[in-house]
Amino acid sequence: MTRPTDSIDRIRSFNRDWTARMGLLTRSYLGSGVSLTEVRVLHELAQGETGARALAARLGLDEGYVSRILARFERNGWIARRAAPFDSRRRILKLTQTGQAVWRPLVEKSRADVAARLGAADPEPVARALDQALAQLDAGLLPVELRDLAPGDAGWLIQQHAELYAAEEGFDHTFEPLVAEILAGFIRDHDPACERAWIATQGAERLGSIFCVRDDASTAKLRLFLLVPQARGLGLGKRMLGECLDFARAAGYRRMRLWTHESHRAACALYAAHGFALTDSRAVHSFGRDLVEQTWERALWASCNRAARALSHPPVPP
Amino acid sequence: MTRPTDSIDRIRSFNRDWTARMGLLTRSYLGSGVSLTEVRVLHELAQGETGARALAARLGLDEGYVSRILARFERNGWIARRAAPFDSRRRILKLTQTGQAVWRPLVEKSRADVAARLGAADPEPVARALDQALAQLDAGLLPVELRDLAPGDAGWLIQQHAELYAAEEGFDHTFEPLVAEILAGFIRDHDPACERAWIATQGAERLGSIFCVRDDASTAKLRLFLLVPQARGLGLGKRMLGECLDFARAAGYRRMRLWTHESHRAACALYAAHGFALTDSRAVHSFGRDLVEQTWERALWASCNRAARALSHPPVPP
DNA sequence: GCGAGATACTTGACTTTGGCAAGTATTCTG
DNA sequence: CAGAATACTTGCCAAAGTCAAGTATCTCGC
Repeated sequence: MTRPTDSIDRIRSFNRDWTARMGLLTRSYLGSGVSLTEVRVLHELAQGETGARALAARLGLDEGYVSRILARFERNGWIARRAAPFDSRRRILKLTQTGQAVWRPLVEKSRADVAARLGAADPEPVARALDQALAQLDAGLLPVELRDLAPGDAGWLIQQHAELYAAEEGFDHTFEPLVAEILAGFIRDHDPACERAWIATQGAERLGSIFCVRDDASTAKLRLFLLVPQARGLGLGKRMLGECLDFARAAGYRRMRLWTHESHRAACALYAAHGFALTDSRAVHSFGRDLVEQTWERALWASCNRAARALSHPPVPP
Repeated sequence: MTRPTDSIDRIRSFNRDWTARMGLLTRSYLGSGVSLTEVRVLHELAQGETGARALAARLGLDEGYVSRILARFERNGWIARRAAPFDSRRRILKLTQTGQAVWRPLVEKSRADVAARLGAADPEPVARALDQALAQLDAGLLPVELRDLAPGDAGWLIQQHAELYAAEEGFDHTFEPLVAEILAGFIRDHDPACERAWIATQGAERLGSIFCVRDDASTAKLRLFLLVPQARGLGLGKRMLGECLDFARAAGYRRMRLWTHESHRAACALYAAHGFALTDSRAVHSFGRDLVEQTWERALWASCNRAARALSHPPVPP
């Protein structure tokens, strides 16, 4: 079966596929006489003491149904119910020794079942991918942060540049070593007083990068400005560029320069919106492609901060 | 809730969490009067024509139950059943126009529901992580391959070296640029006749690397030998080392040399098992750590291939 | 070419699951 | 302190699902 391309459909497809493979929709749980719902209730009980209402709400079950399940559990001696001292409507639920003795082998059975269903697959990468999925689910909530370079960032950046430019622009294998050397040189020799790199992250995920390096005493150079495709169009590029400009101003540069290629329409638009102007343009043959290399520049006088900000939305584009 | 560390437990935890978040355990599907099971049956029917038995088997449902569901669907005019021409026990099931008209809005409803449950999260990275999980589930079946360097490999390798050595050996930030320059130099200047690199892959996943480069006319040097932690202990290192030795022999080298650190116990054992002998050892301070750097060497005479192979399991370790 | 067994599906009888609504006892709130 | 809200229980019921036995057909070995 071919997998759909739309991400929502891929998630729906995953839901069908995964539940089937993991046997998540079977009624009787592992043939142990305990139903899936009862197992879920037991799991909640094993997490610690609760009330029936909270338990039902957490599992999305009917309170009446839960009440009956709990009555049965109590008859079996699996749980003890005692009135809450502070509120005698509530009854605090707790797994008894017997209950735990029922629960533990179920956990083991479940573990064995999952392991069996994984078959020959290594559980660790599967677990990592699933963790990643859950993390991504919450990632919308996580803040996007700009941080300094850490070990692994340079390698990630080199890989991203190589893969993105190969896919989007058809660059050949000569591009990757160039990026590698730029980064090696930066890490080894950069002057923290006037040169800096930022990695944009959301949780553990890296979203992009921007570098500010010294071109000459009064000129900063913007380099290695990259956003992964899924992080584009969210205003992150603007934020990174702003950060970089602020740093350059604070470091005492009088202007900022950057090189790019004509084909980077979105980036060029962003540069223009931030007050950069095209100062040079020449056709070259690099990385196995015919390209139009561009130089952009803008002034950085600290006193003009406000004016520069106003330029963010230039009234009349040239 | 803290997530467990064991990978099987993380998968079990994911199953609980995901089914709850996606509402996969609710009985009535999206409040549409169609049960989850009926939706699953409809999905199977929408995939194309089948028989009742195959359908029940695929969904893990009781045949009697499916029979009744299908009878109901036929009463509703959602499906048509006709006898199979080649086997009149079987009845071929097919969604009618009416059935499709029922199915399509359900798909839309499901898509909207999934989108709603994702909330603020970007569906694409979630979908990618889930795809990855399914791929990993089948990855055990995929062969491990050794291939030449491709764009992105160098960056990946630099990142892996930086992160692994930072985590396992406490190397500082000076290590990454060194690896980056080695790789940049290799890609730019290597002589394919006597130098080569391999990346071990399983599907789209990269598992490790090994490089054979020229030290002098008669000496090959082994470099950048790396296996990601989850690919260790599977005999892959041995296979890569064998490939590298074969290449070095074919390229006409008379001996192979390598540098490593004393702390790499597993790698050193592998080298010893492949006929390498320690020829030099000296204490150094590199990458922010006190290390014992080692040089290992072995002969490569082509005529001794067999003898060398026999050495793979040396009878008397020194 | 025929009978034993397998296959594809159906039917009857049943249990389990779980939702709804009305109940009781208690606590909170104005 | 009355009325609303909360925590839980109970009665009633329908839907969901299981099990076993049934019918019609096919397959395979002799």
